[in-house]
Amino acid sequence: MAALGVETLQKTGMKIGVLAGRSGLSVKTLRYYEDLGLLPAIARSEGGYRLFAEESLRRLEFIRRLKALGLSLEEIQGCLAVHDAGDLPCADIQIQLERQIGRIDARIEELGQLRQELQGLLAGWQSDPAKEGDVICPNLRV
Amino acid sequence: MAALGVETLQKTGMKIGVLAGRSGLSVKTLRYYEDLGLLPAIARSEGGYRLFAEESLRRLEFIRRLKALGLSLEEIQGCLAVHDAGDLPCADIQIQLERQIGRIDARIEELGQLRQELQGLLAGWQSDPAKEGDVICPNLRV
DNA sequence: ATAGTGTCTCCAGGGAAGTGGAGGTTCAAG
DNA sequence: CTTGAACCTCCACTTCCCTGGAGACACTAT
Repeated sequence: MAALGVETLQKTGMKIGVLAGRSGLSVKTLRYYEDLGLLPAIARSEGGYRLFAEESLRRLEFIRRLKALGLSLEEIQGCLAVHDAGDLPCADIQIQLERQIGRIDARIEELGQLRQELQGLLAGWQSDPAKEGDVICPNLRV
Repeated sequence: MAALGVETLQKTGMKIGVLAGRSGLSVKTLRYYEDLGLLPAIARSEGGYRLFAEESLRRLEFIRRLKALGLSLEEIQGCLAVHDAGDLPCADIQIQLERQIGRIDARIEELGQLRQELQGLLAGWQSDPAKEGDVICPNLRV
């Protein structure tokens, strides 16, 4: 029974607007992240307001970082789940980042080929050729 | 009055299912294209069925080609509008394709930088480091 | 006449990551 | 006590290119 007072003592928390201000994200986005389970609110106030822990800022920074590296919110959530289970998510993050490099490589490859095709087409382009039969664009022969 | 018979003679046209079969696109897609104004139906039958001209196949091939080059349906529509106005759309297509190369270059550049950052991060990655304070992932220092 | 297919219109959803607004509380200051 | 700001929920909308389904006609073959 002696510990009761201690609990209530630290149970304040940021309201969503404060967290928005400090994190640079919009209130809407924070609610959205909470809905997705990315950013659990520590509690609700009597009036129903979300209360967030200080730790939320670190969490949002983590999310921001991984998002900037091209991970989806779903992938980030997977990493956070590992963290929340008490483990270090480093191994999982590594896997995601490697996967991301793979996707990037594939995409760059695709874009490179497309670029080449476009270049080839434009190389011999005539912007005002003679009309030929039923073709829509003689340059494309289509 | 002498010309009446001639008109009805050639006024048949493909029904949408035939065009779908010959073009390889779905009926749904063709209706969608028609809604967008990309693919005008030549007429409607008595029962209200869309009737398409032979020319539609060339048009769809044109669309397919430009789509494969990365243009949006809206951009393609712009080119088709020029064609439909009686002009050759080559000059407009050229502009779109050049724009598209620009977009691709920008994208490749972005992806390359991202890739480099990811590589750098993973270069010194430790998949199972010691836990440090409140940090979520020591490798990211976040 | 009837079954089966093709077609019609209109409405909804999906994927990604939010944004915008309406309508209704709760809170802090004056 | 009364503003006004902040907060709540719920819904719709954004972009792009379709895809799926329901319910109702139209046509074809038997």
